[in-house]
Parts: sequence; structure tokens; C-alpha cells
Amino acid sequence: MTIVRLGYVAMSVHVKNASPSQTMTFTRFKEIPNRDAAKRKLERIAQSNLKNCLRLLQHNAAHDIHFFRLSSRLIPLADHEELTDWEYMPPLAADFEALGAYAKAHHMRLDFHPDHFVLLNSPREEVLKASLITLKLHYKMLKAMNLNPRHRAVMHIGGAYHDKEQALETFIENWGRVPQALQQMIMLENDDKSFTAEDALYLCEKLGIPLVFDLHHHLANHREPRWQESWERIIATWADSPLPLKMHISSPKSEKQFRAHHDHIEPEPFVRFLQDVRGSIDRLDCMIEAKKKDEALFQLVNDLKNVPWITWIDGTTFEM
DNA sequence: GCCCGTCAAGGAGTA
DNA sequence: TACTCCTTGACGGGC
Repeated sequence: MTIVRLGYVAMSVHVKNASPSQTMTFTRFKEIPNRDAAKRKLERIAQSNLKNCLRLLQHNAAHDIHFFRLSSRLIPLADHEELTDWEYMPPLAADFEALGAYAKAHHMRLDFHPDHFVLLNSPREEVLKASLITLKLHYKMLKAMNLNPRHRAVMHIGGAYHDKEQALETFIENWGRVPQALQQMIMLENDDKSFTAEDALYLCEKLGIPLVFDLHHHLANHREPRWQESWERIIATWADSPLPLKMHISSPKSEKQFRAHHDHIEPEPFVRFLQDVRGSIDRLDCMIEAKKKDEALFQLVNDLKNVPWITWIDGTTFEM
């Protein structure tokens, strides 16, 4: 038996005016003559983002959603190189605490996906440095929510830099420069252009990192099409994690724009996948990455209602 | 209230 | 070498 939880990404199409990613660009920041006033404005935006985030968690609780990706843009400009003197945490501490407490009370798995500019295998010193600053920000947010940071941030491997083998080795070299607390926070994901699941497994097995398998990326980018051959190895990368194996699920926008995400999830390929992995592990968390966010999740739940070997435990959790 | 240019980031691809 | 595109959601000026 496998218990599967479904989750979605960062914002809701149902909850109106609840963006967790309101922002101010650095260009606008500089236009405000009083720097302290500008910082206060950033703090107000961040507070609004966190309050909206709590509303999203409340919406999730109401719909039995126990798995959610937080926006990485909760605090605008927090990792900007010209704002290192800004002590943003004290005015936000209470809001972060409330978020973490709510998630714990409602048994929710929360995590982050730092954006694709966070590159641990960059040959450029300044890019690696900026990436570590952004990762540290994610770590601080998790700590502020009183969540165990272990395996809460999924990342891509990075650029191929015209030599994929060398790029993988650079990742390993640079990994030694990542503080241990940040290393423990990280999961790796196969991407749709450069690094296949096989490449990611090479790093994950060597460095002890859980692999977040993205099925759509695998279909777009692979050497060996049969992911099933690697499934046991993928499971094994999660052996030391306090959290269940995590997957990314999305559907291609079209044949032509295969790599882009569709509004919704095509149920048939997902059902075939579930059939293949059924019983192979106790728990599986599937992050639904679709343009229509929670609406796509609700539609998928509806589509899965007809599958005879699925037994629903609550609104978005089932046993198979 | 809608439309569209702009903002940020790093890499890939093309000319 | 220089550019355009990719991606994301939001901002903000113009009408």
C-alpha cells in the first residue's frame, strides 16, 4: 500500500487578492529618497505576503491539502547585495512563527524551490556567492517558522557550460563550499534541458542528496526513456530523510511547446505512473505544477475518482 | 480597469 | 561578441 498526498505551488486561483509574492524592484527602491522609509515599505510588503500566505494555508486546510510549496519571494530584495544592512527578520518574526505553527497544527509539508538563478555549479565566484546568500535566506525563513530545514529546498543542478561532465564535477567541488546546514536543506531535481535523472542520481548518490524526480522533465530530457529502471535508486536517495519521497507532476502545454507547463494535469499518464509505483514505497508526495495551481489539483482529484484501485483518505490524500 | 513595457536573474542559442 | 529568448508574477504609466 502507498499513501499519496497531492500538493500545489505557491499561490491559489481560488483565493482572491492573496499574492504571497508582492514585490518592489531595486530600481523602485532607489527612487525612494529616504532609505529607511524605503526599507519600511519593503517590510510592509513582506508582512502582506506572509499574511496572504497564511490565508493560503487556511484555504489548504479547508480542502485537506497537506503539501504546499512556499513562494521564494516572500521578502522582496532580502538577498539583494545592496541591502545587506537591512535587518528584515525582527519585524517579520511573528508572521513567520504563525505560518509554521499553522502548518504544524494541520500536518502540512511545506517547502521551497529557489529559482533557477541559484546555481551551485557555476564556475563564476560571484554567482556561487549570490547563490549561497539566497540559500541562506531560505534557511532563515525555515528557522523563523520553527520548521526542521532538512530537505525543504529543491534545486536544479545548474548550467551545463558546454561540458556536462565537467559541470557535474564542478557541482561536487563547489558542494564542499556549501555550509553543512544548507547542504542538509537541499534536494536535487532532474531538469528538462541539461541534466537527466541519471545525471542527478550520480550527484545524489555521491553526495547523499534526495532526488526529486520530475516526470515531465524526464520525458523532455533523458538518455534511457524507462525511468522505471532507476526507480529503486531514486527511492534509495530518500533513505535518510525525515520526509516522504517527493515528485513533480506536470503536463506539456502542447506538442510544440512540450517543455512548458499546461494549465492542468493530463490524468492518464499520471495514473499509469501511479500504477507503476504502487506498493513500492509507503508514502509519496506529488507536487502538481500547473498554471491553474490549486484548480488543477482539484480537477485532477476529480479525474482520479474513477480509478478503482484508489481509496480516498481525505480531499487530496489517497491510498493505492 | 485594461494594456503593455518593464523589472530582476543566468544560461542557452543564434547571428 | 552581441543580441534575443526563456521564465515568473507583479509593478506602474498611459489611455
